[in-house]
Amino acid sequence: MKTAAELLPGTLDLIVLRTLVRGPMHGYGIAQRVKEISKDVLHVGESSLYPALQRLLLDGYVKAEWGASENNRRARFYTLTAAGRRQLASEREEFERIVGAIHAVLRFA
Amino acid sequence: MKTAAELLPGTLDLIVLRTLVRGPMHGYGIAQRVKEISKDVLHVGESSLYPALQRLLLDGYVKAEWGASENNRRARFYTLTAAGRRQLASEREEFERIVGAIHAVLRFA
DNA sequence: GCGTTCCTATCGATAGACGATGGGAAGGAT
DNA sequence: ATCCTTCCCATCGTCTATCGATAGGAACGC
Repeated sequence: MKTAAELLPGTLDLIVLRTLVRGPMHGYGIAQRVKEISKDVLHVGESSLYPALQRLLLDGYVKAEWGASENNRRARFYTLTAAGRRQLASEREEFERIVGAIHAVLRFA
Repeated sequence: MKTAAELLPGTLDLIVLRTLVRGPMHGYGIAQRVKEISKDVLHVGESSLYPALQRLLLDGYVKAEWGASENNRRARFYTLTAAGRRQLASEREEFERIVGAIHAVLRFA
């Protein structure tokens, strides 16, 4: 089973960013949600996710604060920043551009 | 400018395989063709392409033989094998599966 | 002869994802 | 009380693939 970004690295940030549009979430929740929405096709492993979140923090695309989860566990909630939204739009566009180009090749090459 | 597989590694083999469906081509030609068909969005660098071709050779997905190019240069022509066609079908399917899942996330997440 | 296009190929550095691993707290079951 | 499962965070080392730089040679037009 290919895990999400094993086939398409570089899309992890995009996916994480997009997932946060609905509101703040903790890492574990992000992983669950992606798995659910993609109907088990995309698996965001924790060892891929946390480094990605660190990256996004460093780049200022998300901010984080500690709190309590729905299940009353200690959890770190990540929130999209304004810069994060811009980055999301940009990455999304780029993604479609590339995928479109690949589809063109798959059709006509 | 993001180059093709810089955003989407793992797709290089797929692209190369697909390009060879039309018939045998040499490496340089493959690079040109992809660039052309993708309207300059996908750049298959030579330092990415030749290793990829070596991989495909080793895996038996293509075979190669030396010959003369259209311009009368010494060139190595790569041809898709039966296994290569199967691999292409498989990779294509997988690609669509993943892209579909990502699109689902981009819509609903 | 000289530059340009064509064509092949390798090397070292880099980046990103993954599996394995470790830890800890909450809550229910026995 | 203790155990087990689920939840939640995080890092480390490995691995794989791409990339930029680099190298070289043959054909052709000028």
